[in-house]
Amino acid sequence: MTANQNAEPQTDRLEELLIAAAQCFQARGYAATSIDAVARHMGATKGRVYHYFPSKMDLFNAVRERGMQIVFEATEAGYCANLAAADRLTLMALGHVGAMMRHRAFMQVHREGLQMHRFGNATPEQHDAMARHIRQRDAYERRFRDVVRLGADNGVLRVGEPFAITIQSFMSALHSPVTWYSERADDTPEKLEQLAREVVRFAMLGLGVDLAARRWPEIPPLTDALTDEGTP
Amino acid sequence: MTANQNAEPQTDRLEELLIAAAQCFQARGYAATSIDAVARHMGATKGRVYHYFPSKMDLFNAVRERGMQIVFEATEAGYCANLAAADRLTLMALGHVGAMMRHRAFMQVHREGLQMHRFGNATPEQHDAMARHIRQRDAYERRFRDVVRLGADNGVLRVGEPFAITIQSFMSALHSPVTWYSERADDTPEKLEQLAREVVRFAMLGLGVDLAARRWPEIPPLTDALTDEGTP
DNA sequence: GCGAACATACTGCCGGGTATGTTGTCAATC
DNA sequence: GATTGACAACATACCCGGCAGTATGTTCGC
Repeated sequence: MTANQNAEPQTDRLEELLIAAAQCFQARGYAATSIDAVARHMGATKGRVYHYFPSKMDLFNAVRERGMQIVFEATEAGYCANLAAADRLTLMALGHVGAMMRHRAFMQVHREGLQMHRFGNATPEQHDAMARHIRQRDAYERRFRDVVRLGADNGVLRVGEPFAITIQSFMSALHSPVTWYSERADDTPEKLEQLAREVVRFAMLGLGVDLAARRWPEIPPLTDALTDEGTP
Repeated sequence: MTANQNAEPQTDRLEELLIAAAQCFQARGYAATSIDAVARHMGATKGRVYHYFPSKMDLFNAVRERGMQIVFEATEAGYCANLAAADRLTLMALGHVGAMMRHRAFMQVHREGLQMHRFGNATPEQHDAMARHIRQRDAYERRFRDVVRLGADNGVLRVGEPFAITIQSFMSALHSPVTWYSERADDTPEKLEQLAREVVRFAMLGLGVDLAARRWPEIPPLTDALTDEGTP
């Protein structure tokens, strides 16, 4: 009966596992989530989880990495757009906030993962998995940082004295949906977009850009030249 | 030897316990923190912890409640100040951010506590301890909400369409120091104040108030009348 | 000599990890 | 085209360490 549930490519099982893990980790946090709980959430047992991942931490890292991938992809178009700095930043922010709302489980895990490097990570392999992740996070934030810096140099964006603090505050505002957003039955795509726009409006106004009195940018069609230049 | 370490009022032992617990909970999170770890952090053993608190959750709740108390006190002066809405809000924000930086351990625990009501809290007593805490959190945010609303009605503050989202974004920006701030050896009170001011400047600008082009408010001396009116 | 303020010793369970069984599938061989 | 065996994709059973909670000392001050 369970056999030959055909038309399920093998990658989907791993995907299903990642989603289940993300939801469990999000609901209770890493430490409080048992492997059995993740398995039960899929209607399976431990065996299935340990068939794909050698340890709980590896599973967590996979979820975390997926989260990183999601935000990178969500902001890629804005970052690479051939527009003014403020418009690029707006598009990046919209992409980021959209990802926070659409992939909330992954995003919350992603966030917990970053907070996790407090005290000693035992094995060296886990330690440099963490280090790799930190570097990716830095690279991600640097994208925002660079665009903001560009806009500030052009006099379009206003930043404060410890520049890093301005960025942190900005990013924190963009992260906020992971805290309060929860999908309801009545959320249409339009409603969801309105929420995202309000978050972005606030954050951009914090940088001195008044989107209410300005046309919201749209993602320009990418030329072939831009398509090939991703992140090499 | 350990006996008669005189001049230690008994309340200080509990205080010391709360601080140790806050630091441990902050470093590893609730689930990953063992009672033994908290005790070791004080150079004591489990017996001492369980002498003051019947369970781990009760200890956590005490830390959480203390965190709530801290933010309430930190924003009290601004909230009760006899000033315009924008100035009151600025003072509240400064107080809030200051608390985030000076009592980071308590604040992070406080935040984890709020996120914790995801799935079932077993005992009914714990459930309504949680409910009480949620109500306090709501009361706290309502203070900000009310002042922002007041300023918006006066046309001094600018808010967006789902008003709740504007508030959430604003609060999220004010919370951000718990993520990035960590006390260094070289942080003078002045430097710390500069950081706080930058966070508040960004957040207030998000509400349309340009503090760079405006005099920062100062806490007016409280009259006797105001002193008595706290939160009855 | 009684109780507060702890420390020490012990129990029971939960959960990460492992070792081993079971089932379906596919490929090669006859 | 039936047989076999090898392997993927799990499930089951078990082991054991860590930790919440408890029960029982121990010491000091009054």
